[in-house]
Amino acid sequence: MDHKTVSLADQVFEHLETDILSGKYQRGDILTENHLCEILGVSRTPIREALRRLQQEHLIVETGKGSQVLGISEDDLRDIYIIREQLEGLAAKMSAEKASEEDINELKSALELQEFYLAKQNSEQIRLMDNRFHEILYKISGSHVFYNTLLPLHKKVQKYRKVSLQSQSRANESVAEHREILNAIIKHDAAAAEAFTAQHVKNAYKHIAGKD
Amino acid sequence: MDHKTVSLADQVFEHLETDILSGKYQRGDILTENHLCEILGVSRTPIREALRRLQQEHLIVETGKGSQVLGISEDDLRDIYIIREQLEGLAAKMSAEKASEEDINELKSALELQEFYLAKQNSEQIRLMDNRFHEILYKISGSHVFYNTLLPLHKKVQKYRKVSLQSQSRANESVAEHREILNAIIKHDAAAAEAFTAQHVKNAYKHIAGKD
DNA sequence: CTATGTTTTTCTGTATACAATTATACTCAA
DNA sequence: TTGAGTATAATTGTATACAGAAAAACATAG
Repeated sequence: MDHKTVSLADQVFEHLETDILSGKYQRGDILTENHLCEILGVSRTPIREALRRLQQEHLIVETGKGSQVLGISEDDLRDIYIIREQLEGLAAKMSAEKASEEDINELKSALELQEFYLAKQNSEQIRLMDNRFHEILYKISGSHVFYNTLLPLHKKVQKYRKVSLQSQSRANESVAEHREILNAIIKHDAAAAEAFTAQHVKNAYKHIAGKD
Repeated sequence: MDHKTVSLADQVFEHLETDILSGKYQRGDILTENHLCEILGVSRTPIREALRRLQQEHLIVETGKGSQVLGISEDDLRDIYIIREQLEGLAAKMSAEKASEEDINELKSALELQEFYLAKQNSEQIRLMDNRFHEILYKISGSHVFYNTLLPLHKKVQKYRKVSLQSQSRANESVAEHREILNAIIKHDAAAAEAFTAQHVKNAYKHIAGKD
């Protein structure tokens, strides 16, 4: 389908972003350009461009002698969930009002895959399909601003969600909550979509923070 | 004080960011690297690094044949204010809880300058001091996440605020609202700071959107 | 005049060279 | 051994060269 060649700079960005957000590179680690050149096998130009993007995402800071990894602290995690509690319900409300037949099918497909991998107990795939569900939700809202605000925040909690979704019971609940959200959107019930989504974000944080 | 030399890439980024957010470059405009090299008098390397950062801020998109300026539409404006209405009050609440003597002095200084320029009817300087007030507020909250979320959103409404603050009456109200917020923070009255700030953002949008 | 095929130009993506700065290692005297 | 001073390494910032792709300009046949 999508045979558009991706530039090395884009590949490097995604690679490093994933490694930082997964926790492979940890807070305080120093990434030097030459080191990245060696392990990734490309010249400094695409490396530097990727670093400028990571910098703008606040995943690294320039120290003048290497890029220092910031990563996501538990304080960051708490604040991200505070913000998502405020915004994600609104995005779902907007999505419920606007969702087309096709949008709903996309959500349905993501949810069915979650249920499939839930049955297989494949928590890694559950997480990826869970990501897709949220991303589609942001997209359907029709707002670039909501999309561009929520997507990076959601990406940044991956390391913690990974652990949380290894709990069979939480994975179960999470998928069930998605089902409720989807049903509300199918009915174009904006208020229900908002309420279910806000509650879903709250529940996710409760489990991640170990407070339930 | 701050004689730290700023790289060309940083200068180019700030230059282009300002030009896009001020409306000098408009939605749809195409920026080619060579053209930017000529008008800014630097090589492609720092230009490209600046473009990667603008891309990450969603101010431009790569078309494969030049960078297309996105700018901020009126729909974006509405969504930005919806989000700020949700978040900015929370940031103020956090700031009221945490503000040190020095923090408060910083806010006070920014506010006094607003009042000074208000008397001089210098709307451009009022706007800049207004920006500073909000930025300090985000900073005092102590949350990188709130800071990094709110600051870019606030930057993106400059073009519209510029017009709004040319209204003497709105400039007056705005500065008065800041005064209320500051007083609440001085008293460490978190609930009042939250309420005044949320109302301030609402009022700002009402005026910008011409709905009052 | 128009359509088509070809050449030329433009533009990006990447690698590399070089300068400037800063950290590191090393040498030698006390 | 320690300390100062110096040479050396490492690292970033910037400019530039070159390849490849895409668009634009052009020319030619009908």
